[in-house]
Amino acid sequence: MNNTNKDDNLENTEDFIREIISKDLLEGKYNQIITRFPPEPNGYMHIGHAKSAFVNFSLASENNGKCNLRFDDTNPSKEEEEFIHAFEKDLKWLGFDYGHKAYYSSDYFNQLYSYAIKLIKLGLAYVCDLSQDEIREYRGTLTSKGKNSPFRDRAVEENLDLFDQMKKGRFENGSRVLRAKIDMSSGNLNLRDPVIYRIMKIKHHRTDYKWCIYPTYDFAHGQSDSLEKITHSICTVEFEDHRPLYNWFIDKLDIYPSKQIEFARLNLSGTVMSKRKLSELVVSNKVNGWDDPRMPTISGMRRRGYPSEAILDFCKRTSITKRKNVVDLSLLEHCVRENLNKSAYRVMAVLNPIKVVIKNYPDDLVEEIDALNNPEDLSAHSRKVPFSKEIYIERDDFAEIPPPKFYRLTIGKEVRLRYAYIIKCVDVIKNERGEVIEIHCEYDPNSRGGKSADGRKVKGTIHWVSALQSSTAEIRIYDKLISEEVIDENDIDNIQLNPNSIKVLKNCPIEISLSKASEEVHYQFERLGYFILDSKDTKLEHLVFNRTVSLRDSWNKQKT
RNA sequence: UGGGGAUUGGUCUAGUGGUAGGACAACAGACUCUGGAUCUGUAAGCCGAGGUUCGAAUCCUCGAUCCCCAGCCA
Repeated sequence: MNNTNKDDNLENTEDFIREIISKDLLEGKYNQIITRFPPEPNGYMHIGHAKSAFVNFSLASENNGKCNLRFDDTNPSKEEEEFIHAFEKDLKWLGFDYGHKAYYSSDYFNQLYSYAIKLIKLGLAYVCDLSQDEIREYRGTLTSKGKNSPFRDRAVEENLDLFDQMKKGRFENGSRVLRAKIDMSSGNLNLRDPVIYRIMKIKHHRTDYKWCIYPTYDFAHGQSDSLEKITHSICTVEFEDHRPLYNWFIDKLDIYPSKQIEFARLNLSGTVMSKRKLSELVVSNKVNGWDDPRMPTISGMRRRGYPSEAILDFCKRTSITKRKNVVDLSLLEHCVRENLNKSAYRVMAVLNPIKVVIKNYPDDLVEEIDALNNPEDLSAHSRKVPFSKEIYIERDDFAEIPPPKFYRLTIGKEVRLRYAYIIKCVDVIKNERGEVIEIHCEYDPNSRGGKSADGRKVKGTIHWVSALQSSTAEIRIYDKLISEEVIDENDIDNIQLNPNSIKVLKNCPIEISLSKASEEVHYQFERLGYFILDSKDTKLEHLVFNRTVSLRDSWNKQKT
């Protein structure tokens, strides 16, 4: 294959799951494939879910199949409606079409119950009176076999009666369970008579108080797939050794055989993907809610300013394999920058201002300077930016003693004010501590628009905001949430948060046009990065911008 | 002598017996009214040891390392 297009590699290779599906389709095993995206509604959707959703929805759409959204709500003690709505909102925002309705495992509680009865009648399930601790002891360990429960050989009639009483709420929580009768000596712990129903007398968000018993995930998931005629059930590798159990249920119950295929979950550097940890961050107020812009949640990323197309692009680029992986955050940021570079409106704002006075500029003159809204997209036209005698520039853009290769403002040297004039620094004012507090310059009146009349080259161009004809905003700068390079998710309690994950800058000068900024629009603050209005904390009189991602900065790198 | 999975540059990934390729990151340069974008180039890899073969990342054998499983979580 001649690689003329650099993306050929991405477009033309089939991952192992697509290979399996292509083969199945070729052999005529299915008329149509059906996949499913099965989140548990016990937290907000994060980028790992997005990857999984992307895999399932694109597998379906590529093959003219369909993909069901199904909430795995078999444990009412952990699940909430708030999370369901959040998932639906995020899914829609990402552009995944799950049809007009969502499915729920709880819709199958009746069916699941009759499956349990069927197993009991087949002599393949029994009510066990062992305590939780005893069940654990009887189960054995990773290296030693388990032993049979003393209740394993109860008569079918007795099991039926006991299970019925469990259902009717005659027993206390945890006093009895229903177990599948498989093999206590199996090397696979999932096959050592797994619990399939437990007593839980609590309210379920959809079935209310109807049930006193709830199926375990293992007894619900595979059968739910089967009931929906899911052809390919894609899940993560930690469920690999549950597959024999699901296949046992399919076999004994004689139901539709969905095929489970496992792939490795996505991990991202600089953050955690564990639902437990994310939830802990929220509950302990270490972050400001699930949609905190530092969170790897979809709502957090949306608020941070990550476009949905960039997130989808990222999901596509990370591909599907079974290897353990930690994808570098820089890949996600690359996708975000690539997308925003084409679409973001350019404006000027100053994060750390220092005043510049242009001595030879008329005192009361205010000129309207033409500035391009997007050099990458000329159809975005241009706007007027007011220019006057006093302006703010970035403190970093001036140096009294310039380091080597410093293209910016320094005493006696020229620099260009973007779209405006060429200025030369003639003097500085210092405070009593010797710090520069004001810069005095002269401008070249013949350089309006930024071009010198005599053709002399000016290497540096810096951004600026007119001191009076401007507005201010609070600007929030984010960094990775987790500072440790090596994250041991098992040692979840010792993960260190990055103390600099958020930095708040107040009263930043912003160009006047931004006082009418829209929440829908992505902006590039020239030379600084991409920003978006914070959707929660912005008030009419108090604008708050989130930095989505910085621009690549080869100067900053050079210095450090 | 528990079971299951995995191992290709720093990171992610392609490869299916015939020149190890791509992306991100890094580095160097060109260009530039954003030290942005764009373009060009550089460095960097098959877990190890044997074997089969004209030829092995790929097949075989043995070994190493890492991950998952002992919830009435999912």
